[in-house]
Amino acid sequence: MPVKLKRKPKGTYHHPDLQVALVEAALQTIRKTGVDSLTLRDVGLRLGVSRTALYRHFKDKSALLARLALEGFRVFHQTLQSAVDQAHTNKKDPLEEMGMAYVNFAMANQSHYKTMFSDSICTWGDYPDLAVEADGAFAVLVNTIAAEQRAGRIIAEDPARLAQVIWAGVHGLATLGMAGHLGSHNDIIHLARHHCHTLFTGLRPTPRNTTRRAKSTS
Amino acid sequence: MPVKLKRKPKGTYHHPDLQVALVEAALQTIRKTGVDSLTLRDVGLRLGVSRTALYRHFKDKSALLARLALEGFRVFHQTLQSAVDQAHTNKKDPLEEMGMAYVNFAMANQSHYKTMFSDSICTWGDYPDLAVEADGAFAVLVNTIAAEQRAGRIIAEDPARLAQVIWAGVHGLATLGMAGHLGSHNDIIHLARHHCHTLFTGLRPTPRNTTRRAKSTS
DNA sequence: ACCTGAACACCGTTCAAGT
DNA sequence: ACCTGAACACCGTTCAAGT
Repeated sequence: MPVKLKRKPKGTYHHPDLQVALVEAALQTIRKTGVDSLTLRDVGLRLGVSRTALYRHFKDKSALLARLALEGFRVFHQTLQSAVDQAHTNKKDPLEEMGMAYVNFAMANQSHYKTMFSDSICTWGDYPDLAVEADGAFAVLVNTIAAEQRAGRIIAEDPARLAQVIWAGVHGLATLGMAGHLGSHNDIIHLARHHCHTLFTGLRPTPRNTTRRAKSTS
Repeated sequence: MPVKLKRKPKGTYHHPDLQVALVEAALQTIRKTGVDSLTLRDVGLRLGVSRTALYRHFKDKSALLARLALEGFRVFHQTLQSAVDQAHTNKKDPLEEMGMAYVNFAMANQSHYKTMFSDSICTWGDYPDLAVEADGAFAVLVNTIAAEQRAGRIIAEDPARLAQVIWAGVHGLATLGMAGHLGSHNDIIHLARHHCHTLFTGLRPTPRNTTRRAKSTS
């Protein structure tokens, strides 16, 4: 008389590919209850599998989180690129559209975005493919800046450096917005537009930009 | 009238003022090993006190963290204000100096800054005095913006809104910098200067700024 | 009123053992 | 090769009991 088993068809593995199933289950969990409440026991239970089965596919919990982050950067990459493309066909400012896409992605995928920048995996050096994927997303920003420079719409400085300047802005909007410090979702959207607009105004090539120093004039 | 209050036999297991001692010990711990590794057992052990003694003075661990955050906002407030004051006496741009002070504070007190914006206490509404203290620090930025507007050096828009725009930038620089994504400490400083400079250039009143406005909120 | 120590319900991780 | 179940060393928190 066997006790009632959960789900174990054919006496074989519950999932053909447990690795991707674990990632899928973890994604659902963090989307529903947040990253901080993600437990290995929970993802195991959700798949009808032991809570230690995960260790056959991932070194530890951090490795699982790094994998989630990697997947996040992949779709993030796509999202940013398609925003640039659409801006091009719609005759809109590519950088501004990308900035808005950035903030919108973070707000729509808060747990995933937090995972991508989580402290527990922030040393991207420990996860080489994660670093590669993150660099790929960052490259969209750098390339767009370079293109805008060629078109003469952005001041000619190191594109990677300008990319970091812009990145800081949208990342700040995203994190403060997620923390609820910038008001409603609608407030955040308008604020992001405002921030991007201000930043890109300051980056437009004009003699005044190059003459101004730290101390104020007038 | 010397000495008041004498109700505890000195030299026993009773601590003179355990409440502040707990805060002090917790601060040392997070500064040394980071917020995530802060355990109530550890702070108790450090004071030679039971690990549950804390519950006589704080509702739970979140309340302790909120208290740490509150203290953080207090000195943060002071830091920002004195940066503005020094800029005034030294004829420098107050907003830019404040922005630099912001990023420098975060980099020099990483664990404390992270605690101040920790997800576990991000709903400042649960801790009213924390919200008050945070608003106090934010007010320094708003007031400085208003002063700059009166001097005609900043575009005339809602100061609170402009403050959020600037806040997002420096917060993004701080968090990305702490995560190690912006290079060395020196790189971050220069990047922050760059970001602030760009932002404030975009905020200077000039007809050009109004030609490309984002749709206004109403 | 303040603090303790045991107890409880969690957690990530390891490991010998099963299939 | 893949997975299990017990075990281990941690957590935060509660509670009856001590002073």
